[in-house]
Amino acid sequence: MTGTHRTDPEADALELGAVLRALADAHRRAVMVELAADRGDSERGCNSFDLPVSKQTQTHHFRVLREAGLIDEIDYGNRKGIRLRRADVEKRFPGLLALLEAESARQSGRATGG
Amino acid sequence: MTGTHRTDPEADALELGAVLRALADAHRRAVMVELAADRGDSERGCNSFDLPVSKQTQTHHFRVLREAGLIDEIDYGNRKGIRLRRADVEKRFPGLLALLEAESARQSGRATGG
DNA sequence: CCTCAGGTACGATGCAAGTCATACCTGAGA
DNA sequence: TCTCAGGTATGACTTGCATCGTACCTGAGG
Repeated sequence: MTGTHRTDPEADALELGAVLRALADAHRRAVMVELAADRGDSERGCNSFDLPVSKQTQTHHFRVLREAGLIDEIDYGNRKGIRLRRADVEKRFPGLLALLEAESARQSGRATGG
Repeated sequence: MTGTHRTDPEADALELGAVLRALADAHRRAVMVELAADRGDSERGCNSFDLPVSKQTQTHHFRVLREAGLIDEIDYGNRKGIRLRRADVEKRFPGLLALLEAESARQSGRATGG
């Protein structure tokens, strides 16, 4: 079973406004920071992010990220997979993922470096 | 008269969340796109952006941009000046202004290229 | 069939934020 | 002094959005 890949806007059709609105929320940004930091772009489970919100709210957040064009959602019927659209995002907004990746490093640095 | 430069957060203290929230609004983003596109970083007047909102709302938006650390506000008492904090923003979020500049080019392209 | 876990759809709620009206301040110029 | 234009402070209104409760769907396993 490969699952049904669900991708909303084409690579060129990504809108900066929608992307920035999506990234304005701390929970969604946390998801994107994790995804950007994983250079392997492995598929992630929805509950692998430990978001401190209900599953309905998680559905909402992942939907916003997908509609902004930042992630793919792979539907297995029972389960769901999340994958970063690294190539498309990098093509349309070069440097954006680097900013998120830098934020990941900064968070790690704070945790250990005081 | 040099005016009173008002700068809120230090360069290293800029928060990604505040910046993205500031850029999430279309009006504020329009201002930042214009500022990023002007490589001369000339000082701008507040009403040089033709924002379709009242002056009170403009005061609000410029305040948000300043508190996010994206611009300086120069107070002449009577008048006010706006200037992009290009060096600080570029240091803390390298590539961010390039994204906004690209958006400016894209808008121009749409206007002429159909 | 059933149960169970993960996910979605719809509706309601509460808070944050954009917007404007009123009133007031500031400096330039008559 | 007065007038005028630009800007700010406060309060009220309205919209947007994050959140959750209820109900329902889906596939796995008993």
